[in-house]
Amino acid sequence: MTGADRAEGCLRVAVAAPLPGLFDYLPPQPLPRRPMESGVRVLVPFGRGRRVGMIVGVGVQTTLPPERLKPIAALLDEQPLLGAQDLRFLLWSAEYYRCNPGEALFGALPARLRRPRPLVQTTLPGWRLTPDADRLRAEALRRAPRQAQVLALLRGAGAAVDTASLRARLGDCAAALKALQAKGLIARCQIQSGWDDAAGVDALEDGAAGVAMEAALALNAEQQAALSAVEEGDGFRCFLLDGVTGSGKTEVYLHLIASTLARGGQVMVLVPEIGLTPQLQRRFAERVRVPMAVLHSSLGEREREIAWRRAAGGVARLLLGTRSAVFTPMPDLGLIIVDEEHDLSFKQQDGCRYSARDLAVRRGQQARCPVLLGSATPSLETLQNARQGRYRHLILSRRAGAARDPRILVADIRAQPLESGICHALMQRMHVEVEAGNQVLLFLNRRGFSPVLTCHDCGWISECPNCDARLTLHRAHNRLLCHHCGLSRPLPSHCPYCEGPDLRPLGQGTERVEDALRQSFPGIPLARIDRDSTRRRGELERLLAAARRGELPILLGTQMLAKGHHLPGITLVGILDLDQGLYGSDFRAAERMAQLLVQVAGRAGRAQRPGTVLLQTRHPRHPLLERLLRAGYPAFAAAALEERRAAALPPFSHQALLRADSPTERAAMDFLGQALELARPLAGRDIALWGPAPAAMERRAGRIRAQLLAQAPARARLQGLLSRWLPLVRALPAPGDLRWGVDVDPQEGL
DNA sequence: AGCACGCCGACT
DNA sequence: GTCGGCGTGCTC
Repeated sequence: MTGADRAEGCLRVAVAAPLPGLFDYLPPQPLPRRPMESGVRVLVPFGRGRRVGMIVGVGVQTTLPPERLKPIAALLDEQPLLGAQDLRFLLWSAEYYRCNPGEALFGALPARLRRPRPLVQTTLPGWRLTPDADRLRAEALRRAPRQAQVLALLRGAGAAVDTASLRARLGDCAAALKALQAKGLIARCQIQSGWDDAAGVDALEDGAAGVAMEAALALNAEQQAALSAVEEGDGFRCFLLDGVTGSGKTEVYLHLIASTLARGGQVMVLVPEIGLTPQLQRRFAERVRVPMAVLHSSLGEREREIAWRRAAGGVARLLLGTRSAVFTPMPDLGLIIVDEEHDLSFKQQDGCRYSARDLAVRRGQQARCPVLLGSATPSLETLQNARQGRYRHLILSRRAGAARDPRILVADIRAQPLESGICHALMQRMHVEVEAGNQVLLFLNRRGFSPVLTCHDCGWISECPNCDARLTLHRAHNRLLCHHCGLSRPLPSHCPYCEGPDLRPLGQGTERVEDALRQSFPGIPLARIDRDSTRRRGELERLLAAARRGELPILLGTQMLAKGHHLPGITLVGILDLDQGLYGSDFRAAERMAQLLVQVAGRAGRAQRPGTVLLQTRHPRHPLLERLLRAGYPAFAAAALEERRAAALPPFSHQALLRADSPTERAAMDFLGQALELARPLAGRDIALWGPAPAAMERRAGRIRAQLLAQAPARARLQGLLSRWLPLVRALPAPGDLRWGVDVDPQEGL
């Protein structure tokens, strides 16, 4: 190789490491026969060792002196894993959310491909018959029964059979295979193992086999109008499908999915949580018979890679996934749906803190396809986009079928005795409904037995030594647990402070309410649905299925129960405690509370039976609560938006949070103090800087957390500040145990 | 993230 | 006199 061979320029590589910037390399030596392409993984010398990287630029001009350039050690892929569009999208995301390009890029790949491994083997070694075998006389193998068996099996299969299957059916037949091969009757071959065939609906179809395809339901006028609005457009357009619970949003999705698939497009559907996937997956599989792929966090690495590649290769036409699925390459993307768009789970809360909902909109823009954001309780951000005409607002105001809106009753629990957190009125109604054979759902957003344990003698309370939080009593394990750092300690028998024996659980968690309900409703089947009771895989699905079959008259649960599950038999919803939401410090607390209340209330009366919601509160006159109950979510949201406008809060401004944590308060505050000084001269009059201030839970997992907020009137101003400011922050001296990061468009801790 | 280089206390 | 602590800075 001479220098002239390198004249084509350098290769720009993103490395799989949390490092800022991209790195330039010389082409590998010797030059590979195939031209090098972006999207191909490479192995590169890095520091002392080697790392996986991905080519993001070919023939680039480097600013580095030649002596520092090293050649790429090896190409890892035959074909690019990511196309030009995908790279553009991923690098744009990294820039917008201020994370490192390599981190963003490899974060989008299935974990297996972040390591220098080849793609999973998609073919299996096997055997096929040769033409000679057809001409073989019947009695030729009379004295070789094993060989005859093998030959018969291959003939019966009518196709090649992989070696593992042969062994499974005939036992060890290696000698027979060898003999047959020597006679020229069979030959080795490679067999497609099925990831790229049309058998995509896989596991689901086992149970559903033979079931006739579910017929498309007739749409009502509003649904039809929504459908036409999306279908008549061409190219990118963002829609807010704003439909009350039970108004048939999913039916609109299904029609749109079917028409997109019919036009040859791929469809991406994003959902907030795994809990929602099996139900939706089944519904999709019953309606559209196309290869489908599902991506969520509890998939194995191999499964994940196969699902990802089926979507990326254009084999799977419908992709259903949680937030990270927004990065999956889809060559024919023709529609993106984000269901429950208001849900916080779409925002990644560590590492690269992206919002999958916002990225979905960007992705649709790049792919020139419609994006549909669906919710019964749209986020104020999305509503404001709709008001400004940036998104088209499609409203489904009527509950489909005979379902009627639930009646909401408020129980003032200030002056009445509660029976394990349940007031008398609610208890009575529960008895009435259960005796009538109806279902009741109780909502309490607090798992465990009681949120705190106290000593009656000295007033000691169970606090976490690592966090600014109380230890929750979990009776099931007889332990005190910290829900924030995971600390777990045995339940003390005496007060650790005064040795007093009288320790009392204070307040209600789901476990305690469950105990109380079992006493009040002896013999009545009851399910508690929270993270503790559904830890086992498939348990949530099992409980929900039993609930749908009407086998569980009483359901008790946390947040998990609030989301999208269709439970037609429920006639009474009891909300035990929502008051934490009314006085949260976060400016979005009220919005979250309203969304939760409406979502939970939406569980009542979805079928023919009318539903009742009973809300227990100590603040029945709270203005936000009153407005929400009197005028509904749209009016609540309109008023909340006006408040945001007056206070210049998002969506009327844009925020970025610089977070830092360290074992000492001093280090975190000092670092942010210096960062603030760097920002001051860069921020014009229009950018406000707040802090540094302690975070909402200042001490967590033994670290002190603080933050600095930048707020700008426009996205571009904020991005402009970040691109000049963050390089300076990166250069600040900081102790090794200090961690810091940026959160663009933060959703929590404000 | 690793992993070096580089300046100050307890050991052969 | 050396071994080693982890503070700071670089990796094409």
